[in-house]
Amino acid sequence: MTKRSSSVTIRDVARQAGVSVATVSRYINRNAPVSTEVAERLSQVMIELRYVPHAAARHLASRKTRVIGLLLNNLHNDFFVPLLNGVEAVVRQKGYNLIVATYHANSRNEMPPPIGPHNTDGLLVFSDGLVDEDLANLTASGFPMVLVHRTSPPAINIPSVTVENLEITQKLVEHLIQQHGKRRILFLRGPLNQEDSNWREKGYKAALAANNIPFDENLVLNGEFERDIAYEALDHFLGNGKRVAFDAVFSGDDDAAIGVLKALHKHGFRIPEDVAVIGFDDLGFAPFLNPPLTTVRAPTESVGRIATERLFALLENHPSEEMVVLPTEIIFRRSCGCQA
Amino acid sequence: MTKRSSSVTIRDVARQAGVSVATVSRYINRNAPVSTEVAERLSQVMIELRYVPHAAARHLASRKTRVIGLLLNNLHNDFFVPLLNGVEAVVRQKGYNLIVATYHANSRNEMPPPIGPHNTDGLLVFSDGLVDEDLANLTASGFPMVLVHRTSPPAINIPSVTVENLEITQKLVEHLIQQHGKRRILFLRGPLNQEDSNWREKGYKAALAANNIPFDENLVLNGEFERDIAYEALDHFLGNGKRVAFDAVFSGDDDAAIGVLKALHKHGFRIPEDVAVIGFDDLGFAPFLNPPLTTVRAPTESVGRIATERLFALLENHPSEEMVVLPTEIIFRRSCGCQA
DNA sequence: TGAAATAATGTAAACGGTTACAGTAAACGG
DNA sequence: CCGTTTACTGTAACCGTTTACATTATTTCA
Repeated sequence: MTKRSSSVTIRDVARQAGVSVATVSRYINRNAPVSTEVAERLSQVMIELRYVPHAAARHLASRKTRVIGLLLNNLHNDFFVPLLNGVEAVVRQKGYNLIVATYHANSRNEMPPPIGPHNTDGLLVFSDGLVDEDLANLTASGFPMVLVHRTSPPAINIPSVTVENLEITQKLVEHLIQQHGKRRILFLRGPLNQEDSNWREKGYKAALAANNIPFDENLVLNGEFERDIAYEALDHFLGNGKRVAFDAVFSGDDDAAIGVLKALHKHGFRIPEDVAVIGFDDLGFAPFLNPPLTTVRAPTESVGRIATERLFALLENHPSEEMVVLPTEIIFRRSCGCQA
Repeated sequence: MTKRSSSVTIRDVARQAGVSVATVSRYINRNAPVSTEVAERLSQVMIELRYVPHAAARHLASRKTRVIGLLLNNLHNDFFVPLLNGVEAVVRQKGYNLIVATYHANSRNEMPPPIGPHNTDGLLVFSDGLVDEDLANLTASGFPMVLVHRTSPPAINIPSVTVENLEITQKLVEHLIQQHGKRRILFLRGPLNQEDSNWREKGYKAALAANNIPFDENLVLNGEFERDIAYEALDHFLGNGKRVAFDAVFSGDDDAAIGVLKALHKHGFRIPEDVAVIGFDDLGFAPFLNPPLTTVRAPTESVGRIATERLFALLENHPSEEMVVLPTEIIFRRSCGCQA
């Protein structure tokens, strides 16, 4: 009754049911036939004894953890809610567990990654904390990984799932230029070594170039795809005496857009009359911001789901497509100046 | 080189360094003195061999997983981002890992909880999937748990961390009544067996009672603290021919408030002129909704942090306060009719 | 009908660590 | 100066499973 549940072992079950531990194990894992009478008896006994297999022991013996890991830089973005949802749904359906851990490039000096082959069967890697060399080593050792919002280094082919950033960003910024006559567009870029961030920066520059607008690096701030950092950056920019003129802001992503709105409000800009604002991700709140946010709809939950499915395919030794780029679409709302 | 990294064992390290496995283990765990020369040699060898201790083996031998679990009903709410942040920060700082799993009351028939004594050292329980009896059994077996946004069943004393719901909700609803003259206030309640939800409902009713407004159950809908469900519920309510008159909506939480705004927009209501709206949580986007959302600021990240700290206190056998209720405060913005 | 396949089960050796126990050498204390 | 502590190390049992191998009884099939 008050006995520690963890102290009921497979041996107790075996003894109680009058069979060997091997038979119990086979019944549990259904990996070898067991007579129906024994099966029934075991099912009974296991309930009676409240037997739960000890995970670590299974892992050690079977070399499988039944855990997959999701490695993020941090959790400072509402973007991770749909991502987690997609991942968790698949993981649960497969009867696995999910470890969520954060680790970023700067963590590398201080400690090894918190998750890897020693405690998971495979990894979804969003984080930049695992550099190309790490990925190469892990891949060489046969460790299954899928990259998320990040693509494989050349030479090794790690499957990846991400979304289309470049073209859509160019289109979106060109919309600002061509439809709304904006020419001084502030860009809050994301983390430096994040691919989404880099593509969006390329898309931004491509739009300028295609419209003969010179790139002005004074118009680029570090938003880090984080609401608070974006706010600080823009607030500081706006409080600065030698303020550069601008007529629009591409905030990098929707979460940063909130910081952008906050800073613009504080400094008395009207949106979109004085300054147009655009985001990226189309998070749930985007349609209800003031004004409703023009942004790019990214299928983030699908990214999570598909990436996880691919990871399981790898675990089951099915080959997996190397690179999946999910389509994105622009959602026009009022913050860019449209009436929609 | 291409050798599976997992195949480097403590024995390889021991051999290479010319010591016994016991010494290596002691060095790794720093739980017994090791001579400085040996320590240096080991540190060298471990890097050279890229040795990483096999988690399952440690767990099995030490009876500690160095993993804690967070059990949620689901991940359908931006509320979980700050919560996860608080939890993850403490877990990481302690050198533990975090398993995030979902399990709810209806899951009980289909399967046992995905996390528990068999694969974690302790649990943060937000989910209602573990009923009082489960909690009692686990506690009896000495398994450390901390309840989050949920309080302990009587008789057993499980530490809990939650926020003040009742008084603040009553105050908030009374604000609607007394300052803005609202008397027909729609309430989107959360999940039936969720304590926040129940307290908020009590607070709502208390406010009505204190102001001599009869409770009308036609004004209570199920929002489930979920944006999409709240939207559907309200949309259906508004589309219904025999629509009941109302002049305000308490959406239960901020996430549901988004669904509420969506439904109200769709049906052409002006906020707050036609219908006032209030939320709960003060999620990051709340100040930038249209209109800015009057809501209750809940220290969700602190809840996560404190709950996790208490769980670690339990793991380290320090007694922990039984119940922590963090204070909340009303943030007045425009959606209730204030000009703030 | 006899050989070979299959079903059902058991025995015991891993899996890779931790730790109780034991032992040796050096330092300490009176 | 000798008994006692302390610092450091090693041996081997043990943690709770899985699984290779072995065994017996039953089918299958040419």
